[in-house]
Amino acid sequence: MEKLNERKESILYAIIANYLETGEPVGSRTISKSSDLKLSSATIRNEMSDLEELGFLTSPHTSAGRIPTDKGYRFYVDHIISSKDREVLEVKDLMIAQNEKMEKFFKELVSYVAQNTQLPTVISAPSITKNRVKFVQLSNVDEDHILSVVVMDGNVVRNNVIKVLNPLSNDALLKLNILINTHLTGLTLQQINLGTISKIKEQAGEYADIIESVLNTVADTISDDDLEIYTSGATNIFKYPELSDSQNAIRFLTTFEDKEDLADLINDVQEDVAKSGTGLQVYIGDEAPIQTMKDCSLVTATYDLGDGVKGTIGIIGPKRMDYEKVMTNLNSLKNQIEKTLGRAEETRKNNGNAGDEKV
Amino acid sequence: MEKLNERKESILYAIIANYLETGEPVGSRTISKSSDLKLSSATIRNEMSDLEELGFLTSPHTSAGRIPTDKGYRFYVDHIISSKDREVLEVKDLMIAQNEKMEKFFKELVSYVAQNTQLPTVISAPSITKNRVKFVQLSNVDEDHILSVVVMDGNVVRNNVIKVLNPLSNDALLKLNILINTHLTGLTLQQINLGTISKIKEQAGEYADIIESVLNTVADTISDDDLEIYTSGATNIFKYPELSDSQNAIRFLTTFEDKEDLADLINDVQEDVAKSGTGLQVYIGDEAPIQTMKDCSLVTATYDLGDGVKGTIGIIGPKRMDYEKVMTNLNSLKNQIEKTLGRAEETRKNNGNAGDEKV
DNA sequence: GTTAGCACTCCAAAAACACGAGTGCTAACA
DNA sequence: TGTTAGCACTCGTGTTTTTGGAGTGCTAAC
Repeated sequence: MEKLNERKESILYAIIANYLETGEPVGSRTISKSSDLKLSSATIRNEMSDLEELGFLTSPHTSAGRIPTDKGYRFYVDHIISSKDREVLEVKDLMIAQNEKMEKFFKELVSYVAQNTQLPTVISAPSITKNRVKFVQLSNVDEDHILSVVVMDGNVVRNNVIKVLNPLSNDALLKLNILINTHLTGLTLQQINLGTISKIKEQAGEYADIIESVLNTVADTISDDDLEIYTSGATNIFKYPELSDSQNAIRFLTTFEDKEDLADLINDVQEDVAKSGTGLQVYIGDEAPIQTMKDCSLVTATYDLGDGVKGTIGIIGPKRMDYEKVMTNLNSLKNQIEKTLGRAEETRKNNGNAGDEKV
Repeated sequence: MEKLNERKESILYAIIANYLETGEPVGSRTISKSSDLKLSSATIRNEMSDLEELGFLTSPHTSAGRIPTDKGYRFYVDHIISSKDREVLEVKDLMIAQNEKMEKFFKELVSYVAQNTQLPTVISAPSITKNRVKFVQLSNVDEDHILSVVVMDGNVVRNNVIKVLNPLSNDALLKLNILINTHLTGLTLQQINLGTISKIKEQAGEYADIIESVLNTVADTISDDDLEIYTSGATNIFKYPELSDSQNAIRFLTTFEDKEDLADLINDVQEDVAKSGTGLQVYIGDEAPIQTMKDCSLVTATYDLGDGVKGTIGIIGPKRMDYEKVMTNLNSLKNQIEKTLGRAEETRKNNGNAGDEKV
């Protein structure tokens, strides 16, 4: 990145800061008066002209002030001093609800964050793909249905009703239960491969086909790995005129309504996180891995509970959002979640009180 | 309601039909030319004047055409001849997925309907409050957690992890299982009253407290009776300029995002259905039991699978929506759902293949 | 009872206008 | 050489004016 002398930096900073507040193109005179550098508007004008040439600023039309380009925003974001004494969201009230359902927790969390930031917010619940099977339980529902309940590490529970052609005796069921548990317990989803499966089937003898469908269902049920997506505050975009024209609003809201698109987005983000190693990501305009958001910025925090169990909180807003506030808050949430849920992870095997989960 | 002579009816009908199509105030000349009654614009004007006096029409301003009042719409809706040979939505493709999860089914259904009607759509999954308990299964997760799985009629499954203070022996667990099942099987939620509970607790002896928490959790889990709400197509309101001004759009979208509001709405609708006895309801403007929709109409179909298991499909649109199409389609969907899911209900005990459910 | 004709109303879109914020440039100044 | 004052010019915004047309209500004739 180009080097800017100190004065240019200050001016650029001042311009962007002002623009973030007002959303209006900012003129030389404003900066001359507001900033603490004692410079006339003419001087500022010259510098602005330079900054425009360098690609940090642009003007919507000849006789308007300047607004930041994406490059300008990037400069700004990269220079944010990480959270001094900004007030920070506290989720401890929410965390009390920890032994309630995850689902409920995330619903509350997402609306809490959206409420506080006044921005559209999306959260993905921790994905469990690398989680281990704790135990599987099959039971008879009626003569042609059996119920399979799979409990994963973290007490995530999934269940499914399977149709069978012939009734199973309780005895047979017991045997199948033992068989399945012997082989699956402690394995992650990835580790349950064809080898394992055929071994189990072999030992199941006449019940091989049942095993087959049980295992399929188990895999199906668990690896139903569209991320669980929670959203809130979509309509907050209307607070920003620059995103409110109906064209934009429709595109945005449509994307926000489509959980699959969002899941893709989160997946992409999580890949980036894996590469970059930092949990906090800022995407400005085109940087975001989704076209419909080229006029927005996306700030994400990916929390990691270990064992590949992770989720992401994302906040979407106009490019001129209050990055500092959003970033510090997301960072704090990330830490809090990691601490609280993570601790639960740690202690679960001893005295844990981890929540329950939806199927 | 006032009697209108035949000519007035035809004219009113023609005016409304035209307005539904165009969304523009309709003038006397248009009707004079388009309708098959051979009348001059002057005559039509006189009749229109009468209709305005009678409260069926109104004009936005002196020199504009006429638009229907709510009373006009009501006249129109009440006179719709029920579905001649309109094409009708077929959900059979969707129904194939019947052995998949309900949740998935409704997600697909709601987006399918929204897609086809190009209108915001809301669906409530069948509520299960009057459903019977089929069986309950407790199992040990680890030394201080037990898992309770409750299967309801219709193979609706709910599960929850309960924390216990002292580990339970498998033996004790078995006894509890038998005890609970003996007393609860076949009961609806309403039937599980204090009497039943204290009887069970008495018999549970030293495990009374566990029973207590199990029962609580069971009740909690099941009667978590915020209706399950699915929505889709919210952004379709932007297709109608009269609803697209940002004021309106924000209010509407906010309501549509808030599942609780929608649940209330559906509850109100279901009460109306109970009173009126008909599954199909049309609310025009203020008639809808929700303020934020006073500029919209709401068409609902409530399907009833018997035993108090019912759900509602609702479509929200501008007052000038294509009522005929929407009503016939909703009616058809209602019938299809009742037939398919209802049949499953019937036959479940024999050869059913009903789906599974989320917690 | 129906229709042709006409004057009148009123909105919507287009055109005309004024305003002002902001720029770039030049020339003077330290 | 860097800074500043001054000025002409640009261009978007908001306001007012103008115009056109669609539609009505009324009257008078059929």
